[in-house]
Amino acid sequence: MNLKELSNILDLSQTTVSRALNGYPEVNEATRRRVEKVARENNYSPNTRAKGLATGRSMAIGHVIPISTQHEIVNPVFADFIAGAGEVYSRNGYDMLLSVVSDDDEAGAYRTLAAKASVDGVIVHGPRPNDPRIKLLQELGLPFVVHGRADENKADYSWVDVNNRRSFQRATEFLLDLGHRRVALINGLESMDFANRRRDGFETALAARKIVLDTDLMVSEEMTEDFGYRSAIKMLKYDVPPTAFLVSSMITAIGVRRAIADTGKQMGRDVSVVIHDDELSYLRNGADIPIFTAARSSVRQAGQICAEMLLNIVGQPQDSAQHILLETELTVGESTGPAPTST
Amino acid sequence: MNLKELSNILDLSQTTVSRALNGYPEVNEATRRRVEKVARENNYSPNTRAKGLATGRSMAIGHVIPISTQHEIVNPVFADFIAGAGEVYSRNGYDMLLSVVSDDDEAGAYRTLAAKASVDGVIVHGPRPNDPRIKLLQELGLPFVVHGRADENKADYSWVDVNNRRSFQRATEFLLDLGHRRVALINGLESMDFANRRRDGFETALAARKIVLDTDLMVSEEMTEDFGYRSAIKMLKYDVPPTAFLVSSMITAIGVRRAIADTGKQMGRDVSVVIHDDELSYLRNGADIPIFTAARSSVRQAGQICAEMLLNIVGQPQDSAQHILLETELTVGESTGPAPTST
DNA sequence: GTGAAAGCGCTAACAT
DNA sequence: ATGTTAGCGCTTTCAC
Repeated sequence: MNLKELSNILDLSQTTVSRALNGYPEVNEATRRRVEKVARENNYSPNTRAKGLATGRSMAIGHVIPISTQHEIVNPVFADFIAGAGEVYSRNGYDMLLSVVSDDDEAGAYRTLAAKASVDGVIVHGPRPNDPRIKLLQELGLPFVVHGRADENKADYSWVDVNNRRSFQRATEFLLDLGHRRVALINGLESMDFANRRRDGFETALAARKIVLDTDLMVSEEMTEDFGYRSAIKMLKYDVPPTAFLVSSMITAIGVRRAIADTGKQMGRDVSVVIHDDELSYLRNGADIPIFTAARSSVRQAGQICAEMLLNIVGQPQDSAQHILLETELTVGESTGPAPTST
Repeated sequence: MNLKELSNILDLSQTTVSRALNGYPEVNEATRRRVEKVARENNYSPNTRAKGLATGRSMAIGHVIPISTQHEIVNPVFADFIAGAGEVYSRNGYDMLLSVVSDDDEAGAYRTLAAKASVDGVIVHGPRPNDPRIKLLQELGLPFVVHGRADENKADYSWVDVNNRRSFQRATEFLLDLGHRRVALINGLESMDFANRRRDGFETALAARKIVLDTDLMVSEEMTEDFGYRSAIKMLKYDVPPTAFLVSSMITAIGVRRAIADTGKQMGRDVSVVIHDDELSYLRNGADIPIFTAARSSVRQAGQICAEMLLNIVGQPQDSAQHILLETELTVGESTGPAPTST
């Protein structure tokens, strides 16, 4: 069913039908109701491409998903982020276009997206300082919102980020409050902005308690499960091993959990610290080794916020950039009681 | 840069330029080379929507991702599947359209996709017996490939599936070979086709060894982490607890691992049984409790195969359905040695 | 081998 | 309040 057929049935011009369906004020209310009714009965939806061609807008938002050329990893954070964003898109009649590309060709993907005019805007994930993608998108004139943050001081574009620094500071403080003195940080690649901020929060918390930083307890790499396993195994063999772990990703944390189990230690019940793009979940059991592990809950919210922001920009182009900093919630469950055995 | 501008630069008609770029045989080779060169220099890509409108094809494939209304779960399997499929799409110049909808409105999503003609085909995930979506898509005339299988005997459509039954049968045999006699099955919802097949394989393996089925060691629910945790905790408290777990999903397995750790048991090194849409990874340490846990590796391959199959169908509509059954690989790592303590 | 013109399904000026 | 017409950027007859 297309517009022509529909307007024939209705014995009206395509124009009137189109206007009625798109809520133009000049059409007679009775006519509009009649049009809407018949359209519904005939299950009419305007052809996306025709509409897009006529309006110059695609009603689609692009997400470029880089696949690491080195690991077989797809960041599972994407799944939840996309779920959140996707919800917002559908609600607003937008489509979501996913471009899966090898991570050495992200730029090409954006260029293509712009040249083929297949999307009205894009979301940029995991920005690095002076990220070339941002410059490229500005040149291409493709509207975008950044999920994460870099160059915040001079950012002439919109971003949404969580307060990573505060999150990790508070998580660390929480562990210190429980009596831990040797807390390990298993962090992401420090070329990523968020990993830097997290380390900063960690160090700040330790410094405030006058605890000397032990660099043997700090590692930073691409966040694979294996990385978590290797790092934790190594640290647990120290003469004075860590009594708690702060881990930057859920996947990596699984590795840490395995390491703890393998070395015959125990893990236990959960306590959560929710941050936007990870949920830290604190595991302890009796007096054994707790770890903060990243999970997948509130990423979704970040997806929603990014999407709303972008649709807003795409809808009525803004001249000023907006920045949203999501604060974290520290949700502490029941098993916060006893202090660790070792100190 | 659009066709008109490009053809002006070249001092050719739009027709010739279009033909040159689309590989029509009648254009002069010299002309073609010149056109291609200038097009490249000017970074020309045909406008997706205009091309689609003219050809009647959208060069896009849709994936409908249902978000559970009950749990906050996004099946992480999607992430990997989509990575695999996405790769194939890009390679063939197709876009991937994601529709995130609440799981009580999948039908609506397909209807809309068809009515708006926004995609050339779709992939259907997790079919149930007599799945209404399949009938709907056939009515709508929207080409599709099913990932998973139901109604296989009378399936007049194409599907790609793994041999779930065999996988679980072999995984069970593997555990039995190690000396286990009480193996627990933590399975997915049995309204899902694959969960049925998995249970079947499990039961077959036990029956072959004349081991009496203990229904207290078999549970089946939506595959959340919490479900794994609760089930395992409960079973580990039995007078004669299971000595091994066979778990149907990676997420659920995380819960099982936690439960094992919480009850003071040990887990250990990995051994893998690879099945297409999960990777079973067998954990054991010394003589302690092994679990088979689903991970995320070869789902990607399934995504690729589904995508290739669909593009094939979309490219030159077939009249006969194809069925692909992926066999599993049993990859057993190093720590297969000792038998368990308890029997 | 190349070009002119029609048309894909829709929206948006421009009438009336 | 409704209709006529042009045009979005491309492909595809049909002529030459």
